[in-house]
Amino acid sequence: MKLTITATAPFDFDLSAKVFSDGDKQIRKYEGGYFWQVIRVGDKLILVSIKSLGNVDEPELSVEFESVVKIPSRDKEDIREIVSSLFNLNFELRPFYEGVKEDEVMSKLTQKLKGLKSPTTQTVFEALIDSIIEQQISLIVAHSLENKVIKAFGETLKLGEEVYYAYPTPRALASATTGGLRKCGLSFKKAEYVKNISKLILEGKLDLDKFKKYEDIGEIIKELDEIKGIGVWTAELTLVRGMQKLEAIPADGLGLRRCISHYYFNDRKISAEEARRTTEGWGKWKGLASFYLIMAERLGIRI
DNA sequence: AGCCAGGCTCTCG
DNA sequence: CGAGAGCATGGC
Repeated sequence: MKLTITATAPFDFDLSAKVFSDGDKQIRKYEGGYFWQVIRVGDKLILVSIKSLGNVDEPELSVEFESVVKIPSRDKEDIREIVSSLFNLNFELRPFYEGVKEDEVMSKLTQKLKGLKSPTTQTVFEALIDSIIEQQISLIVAHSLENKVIKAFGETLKLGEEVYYAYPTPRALASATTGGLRKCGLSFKKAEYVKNISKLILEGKLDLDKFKKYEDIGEIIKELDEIKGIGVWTAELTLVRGMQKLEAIPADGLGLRRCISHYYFNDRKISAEEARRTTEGWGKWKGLASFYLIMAERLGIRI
């Protein structure tokens, strides 16, 4: 089955989906113009496969979806909603572009990366767990560990010969053994964090979704920071990736500082203070601006 | 081969 | 308090 979705312009699907080009085919991948992943709709697992029909200024997407069970047509609206939030389709980029106009470097990057929108995970839980796994280790290593966790604990969707994995639920990770998580390459401590946080959610002691409604991101960071295994960096990354709170920023992260040094300081080694001053210049667009910076580096954009 | 990579917590002085 | 150790794997 199939549906069509329009997005708020400007939106560059190819550019935005490129984040997933080195993904795992059984989990989430962008290849040959198609992006696909399993989403959860109610208690059903559905594979969605998305391609672009339009262009940057008149963006339109075609979404094909299938499952092992019949998908009632009333699920269509949910699918539309979920896909829309995965790519942040209704987000208005223009105020951001307007807001960073005075910053010469960022302004040039927004022109080169026009239509790039930051993706969001289907659940806040997924963003949080991935952020914990990514603590301290390189992204390449982290992604390999994340994929192992997903394949070990995620539900499968079998379509013909192909097998796809959905992100594990809090229940699945709460009942995982630390040994099982360690087999995925997590350190003993990270395995404990992941398991304990999943347990808190399962027991109703931690409600991640309520944070979406918070106006004050400082309050969210404070509450998350109190949980064992979550520091400010992890909380901020979770806000950006899982809740589209694009004013948050993993400011003191090493990766971002390296990008700032590259684009703003001619690769000179910079202090945390210099990095912070640059991010302050982005005002309320810190999270999105840092996403642009990181993507620019990854794509080898020169200005 | 060894060192480092987008941190966090715990321990010690 | 602040500094320092330990953690895990993959790439260079």
